[in-house]
Amino acid sequence: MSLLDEVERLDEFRWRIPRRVREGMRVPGVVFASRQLLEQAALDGALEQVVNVAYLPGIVGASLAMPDIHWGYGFPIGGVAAMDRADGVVSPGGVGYDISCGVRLVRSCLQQSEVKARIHELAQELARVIPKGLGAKGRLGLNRRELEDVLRHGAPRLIAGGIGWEEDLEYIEEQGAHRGADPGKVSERAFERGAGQVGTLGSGNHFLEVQAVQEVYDQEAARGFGLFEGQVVVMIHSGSRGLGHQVATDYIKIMDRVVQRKHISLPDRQLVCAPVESSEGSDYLAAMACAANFALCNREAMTHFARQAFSSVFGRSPQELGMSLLYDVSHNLAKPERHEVEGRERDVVVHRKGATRAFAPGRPEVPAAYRHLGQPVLIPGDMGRYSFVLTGLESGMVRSFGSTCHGAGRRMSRHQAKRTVHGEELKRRLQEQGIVVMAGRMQELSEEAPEAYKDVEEIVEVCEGAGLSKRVARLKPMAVLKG
DNA sequence: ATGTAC
Repeated sequence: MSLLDEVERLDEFRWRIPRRVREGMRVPGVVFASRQLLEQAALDGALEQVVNVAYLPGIVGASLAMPDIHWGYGFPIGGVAAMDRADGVVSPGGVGYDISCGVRLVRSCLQQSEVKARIHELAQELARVIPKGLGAKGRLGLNRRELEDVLRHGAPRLIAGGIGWEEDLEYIEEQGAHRGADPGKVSERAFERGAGQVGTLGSGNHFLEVQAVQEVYDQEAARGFGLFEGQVVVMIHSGSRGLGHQVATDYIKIMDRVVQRKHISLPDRQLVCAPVESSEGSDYLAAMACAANFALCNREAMTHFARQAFSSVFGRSPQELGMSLLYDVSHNLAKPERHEVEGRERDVVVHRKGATRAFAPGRPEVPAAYRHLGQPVLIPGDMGRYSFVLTGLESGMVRSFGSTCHGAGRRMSRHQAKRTVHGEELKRRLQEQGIVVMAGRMQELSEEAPEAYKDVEEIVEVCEGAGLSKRVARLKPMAVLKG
């Protein structure tokens, strides 16, 4: 019998995989999805991965999956799992290779019509100052000592050196600095790969877009977030580049040995983990925090260059252009948090892999200016359609440890997209729709074609229906920078 | 996602 046949429908957008389907599950699985999205998740093996995660020591509540779930390394992408801090494990596969990949949104006071007239020039200038693509080198040229400082102290250190604004910090998750970051736990190889990559976009689904606010769903929240229809904003989606990738690689190897030594039984070797309280577990969290700080600095540095690009094109200072940071949030992290589980407060490590923190109104982690509205959630879509700004909800705190989706999710493999979509033709097609594309390689562009992705609005609607997050605004691309 | 294997 297929796993899909054993899934129980809780309501229109929530499905449970009961513990009894596989011996050894410590908690049930819960998937937030429409029936159609659930069936897609079953096809690529991601549902099996939800089940596998439920075996992990110390997992509490349920092994969760968001509507954009798909197959990933060990854990599904779109998975959320909370492990007890005292007797649970931390797993690098539950974070993913791109540690602290995330999204930020920068406002402007410019109108769509003003920017449209200069969009080619703006896109060219952005592409000139922001390196993109695999192996791209940045313009900052941090030395070993400076990189170490950045890993330990995060965005405040970069800002102290004149890159970024002091006021940005309030609007970055963890105020721009992840606690417990220890560069001593990061390998020399990771240092080597990360050196020179601060301020670079990367490749794949990473992008920088100039967007316009196309539709507002919640006027009060949009006003509170400083958004209005027709406004031009900048969205940056990027991660920790080679440094985070190396940290993940290093600790997967280290934990593979831990699992063997401690005889931890796992349904999939890719779920390698170590007790949160063990030296390997805490070392990983300390190195992960460094990679997360790197990712925050990377996005902060690109924001700095984007502000300069706007300034040189529009002949006004970034301050005059109102280029303040709305928010920066990651969708690949494991974080120590306190949550109510089955009526009891528990200290847990919440693994979010392709899932975004979406805290409810009133939570102290939400910036004071937004606290009555809930945490801003930034959901990137595909380059031809739209992206979303959402806000966290109280119901999501209990149902998903304050988490929601992270994006559209593929409907075509890279290979399939490459075969069916012609890069140059796609670029022309987008250009006709008023979207300027600056792409490093045409092959990459076809892999990222809009038709290769699901409609992100469908994903976001499920999250709203499941009570995890609520729509605030929809953003339409005007110019796209792609690796 | 990623100096797409050491």
